Amino acid sequence: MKVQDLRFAVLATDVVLFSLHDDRLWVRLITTQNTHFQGMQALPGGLIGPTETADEAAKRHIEAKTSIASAKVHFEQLYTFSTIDRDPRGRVVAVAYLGFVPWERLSEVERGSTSDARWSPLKDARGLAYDHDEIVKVALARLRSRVTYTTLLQKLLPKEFTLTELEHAYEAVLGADLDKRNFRKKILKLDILKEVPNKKSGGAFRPAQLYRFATDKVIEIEVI
Amino acid sequence: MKVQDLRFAVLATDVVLFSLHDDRLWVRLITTQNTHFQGMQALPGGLIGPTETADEAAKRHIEAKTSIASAKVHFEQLYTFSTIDRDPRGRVVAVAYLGFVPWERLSEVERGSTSDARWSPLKDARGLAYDHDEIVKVALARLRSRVTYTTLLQKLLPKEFTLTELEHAYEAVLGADLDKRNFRKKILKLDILKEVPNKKSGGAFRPAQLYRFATDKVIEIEVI
DNA sequence: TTTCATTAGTGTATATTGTACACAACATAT
DNA sequence: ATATGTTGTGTACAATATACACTAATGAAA
Repeated sequence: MKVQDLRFAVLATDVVLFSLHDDRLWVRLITTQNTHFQGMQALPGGLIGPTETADEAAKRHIEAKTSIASAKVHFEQLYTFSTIDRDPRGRVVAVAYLGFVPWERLSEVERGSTSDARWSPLKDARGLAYDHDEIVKVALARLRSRVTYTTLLQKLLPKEFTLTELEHAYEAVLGADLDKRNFRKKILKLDILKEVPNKKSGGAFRPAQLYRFATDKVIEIEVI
Repeated sequence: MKVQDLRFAVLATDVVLFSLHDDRLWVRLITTQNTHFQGMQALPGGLIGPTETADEAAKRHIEAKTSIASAKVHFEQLYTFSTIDRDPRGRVVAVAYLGFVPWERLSEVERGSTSDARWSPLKDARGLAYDHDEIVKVALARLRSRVTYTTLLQKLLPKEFTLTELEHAYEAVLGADLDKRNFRKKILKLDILKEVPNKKSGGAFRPAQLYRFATDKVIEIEVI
């Protein structure tokens, strides 16, 4: 299909799929087939079909392009990019999405690389095709902002986690160090976590109490 | 033009244009020409052309449909609505925008009504055509949220204003009463306002000091 | 079985910020 | 000069934020 043929814009979606692992943020990148950006890395995405919503298209393309089950991913609409010449093939307007998936929920295959798709540390995700550098920049800004006043971070963490893991997650996303004792006082006082009976023993040291979020819903609450 | 003819979606924009007046929020509404919603009220908007961005289309339609100079309006992208059957004429995806204009900047004509457009108190803006009730709902939620952690409210106020006017603006948007002395202490400590030399005398009582925002830019800062 | 290494878990003192609350100052109109 | 109505201000108390260091628990190794 040639996008120039269309009367108005072609609608597409691009997804900035985040995961958290090894105290760093990672993004899922693909190798673009577009001849204008031969072999370059890009965000997964594709056209929005005539009978699907933007959300549905985002989910569909994540499955098709990155081999990651969309049911494991939490999606949020990010921004719609409509610069005229953002795609050299013609007018393409992209409804960009944020996606969040806990590394622990990924299978071995989903964690790995194929010739087409791979996880990349966010810091190395530069020089992307199209305007995808810009989209990633907006995505990170949104993530950082939302993490401070919502419980969005739960979508990057496994069901059960220790307070140290939670603290490290905030530190990785915000790029800042937090005080251990003050962090614990604050996060526990918010009453958004529940202690679970289990403990996590990771080696030759005191095992840590496990917690989970009281609700699956991302709620608005001043966190950090 | 028949939108059904298009291969994929037709792209449109809808604008929730807010103003603040008489201690209430107002929205600019038009009378829709769509036969499916004969004579109903709707948000101003229209198609995004092949050679304009969504932002440009939003500005263009505000001028064309509501007779308000778009240069006076501060625009922010709100959300992209892509439900399949949101428009009975066919598949139309709408990039919705927030617009903010200070009532004081409006001319007599812009404040008034025509057969096609009018200002409506936000509370009365219900029963709109299409999914516009939903869009207005999302718009108000976004406005309320952003007002607490940004200086967005400056875009609904005249250049110079008294602290009482600023307080009333917050009260109108948030739908809550604020303590006069605590509000003043807090807002002045943020260092986002500048005293101007003038005072505003409104009658047989002590005139009020005028202030303006230190910068035109909307910045992120915990306000209320 | 003792010691070592490593992470988990906790408290307190001080500074800062939030909250509740009432009256004098100022300009104008009469 | 006095009545009117809005502006502008301070203080005491409560709550929250910040800075900071040691003990507890486990498993591994000696």
